[in-house]
Amino acid sequence: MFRGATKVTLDAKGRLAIPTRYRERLAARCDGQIIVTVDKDHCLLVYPLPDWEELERKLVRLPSMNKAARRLVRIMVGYATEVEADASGRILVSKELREFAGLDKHAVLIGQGNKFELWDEPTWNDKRDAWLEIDDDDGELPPDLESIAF
Amino acid sequence: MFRGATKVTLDAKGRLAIPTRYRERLAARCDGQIIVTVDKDHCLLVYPLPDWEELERKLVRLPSMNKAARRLVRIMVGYATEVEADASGRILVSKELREFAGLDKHAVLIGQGNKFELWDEPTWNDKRDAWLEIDDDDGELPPDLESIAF
DNA sequence: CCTATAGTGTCGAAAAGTGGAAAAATGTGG
DNA sequence: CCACATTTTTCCACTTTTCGACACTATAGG
Repeated sequence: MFRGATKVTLDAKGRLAIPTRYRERLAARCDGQIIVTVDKDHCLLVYPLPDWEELERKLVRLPSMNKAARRLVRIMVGYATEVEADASGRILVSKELREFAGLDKHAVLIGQGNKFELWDEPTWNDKRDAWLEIDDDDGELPPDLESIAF
Repeated sequence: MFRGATKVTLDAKGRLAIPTRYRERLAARCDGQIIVTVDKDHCLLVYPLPDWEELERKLVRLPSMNKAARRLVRIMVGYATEVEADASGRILVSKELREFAGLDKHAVLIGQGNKFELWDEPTWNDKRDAWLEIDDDDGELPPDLESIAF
């Protein structure tokens, strides 16, 4: 399980140093083989290769007649880029992916279980504050969520 | 599995350099023999020859009394063009195909499993953003999709 | 305060992309 | 049917980018 938020910087070439505390786990899980793709919310998703492949298998099995499913697969597989960590533990985030997520220098890497989310830092701060403002009592929460005690 | 998005440029003659990371896989699969055809969404589809032939066999077996099937076959087979990569890994996209997809200089090559999609870059950006804007909570999601955890 | 380790940037070699020129092929008109 | 013009294709050379290695800086821990 990957957890926690880390501020990271992208250098001029778009290279991102994976925080040290994740490296050993990542190496054990995927030997530095990583997939970076995009998310609907305009951030990037960083998967160990085996976890991505499992997700990809599910995605391509979705009914191809369904438009929502087709759109999702087209974009997620379409942007999924295989990268490998270099000798000093950095991965190269391609220009296409950086543009999609509006990444320049300052970014935030958010642990999310089997993957990471990578956000442009100002964008993340704004979205996070907006989400915290929303009063969920007005909306419809799934019953499973209501029953959880924090 | 072909994945990932790459910006590519077409030169004045309509030649397209296949990104290097795909070349080896492509050479192994089809020895540089490639079929380019058109898609309903006004992009081009790039298939390794064996994969195209498999699809073509399925297409021509479709019931010829069915109008939708006839239309599809007529267009897809009608535009299917065999091309071969030159010494520096470039394929020539014919004027007819470029016109169909509105391609000029800047294009995007999107990996989609056994094939690629080739889009005019501004068109791709617009369509992609439009697809992402759609809030799928309103629509009809297949049950399979709802159960997938990203 | 010093040392070790993570993080960041720079440099050079190699490869990939791009454009142009020459050669071949095709088409057209006399 | 031949000569010329135009298009197409192949080949080569130059430019740009990318990748890998290394070195320096900053930071944290002892």
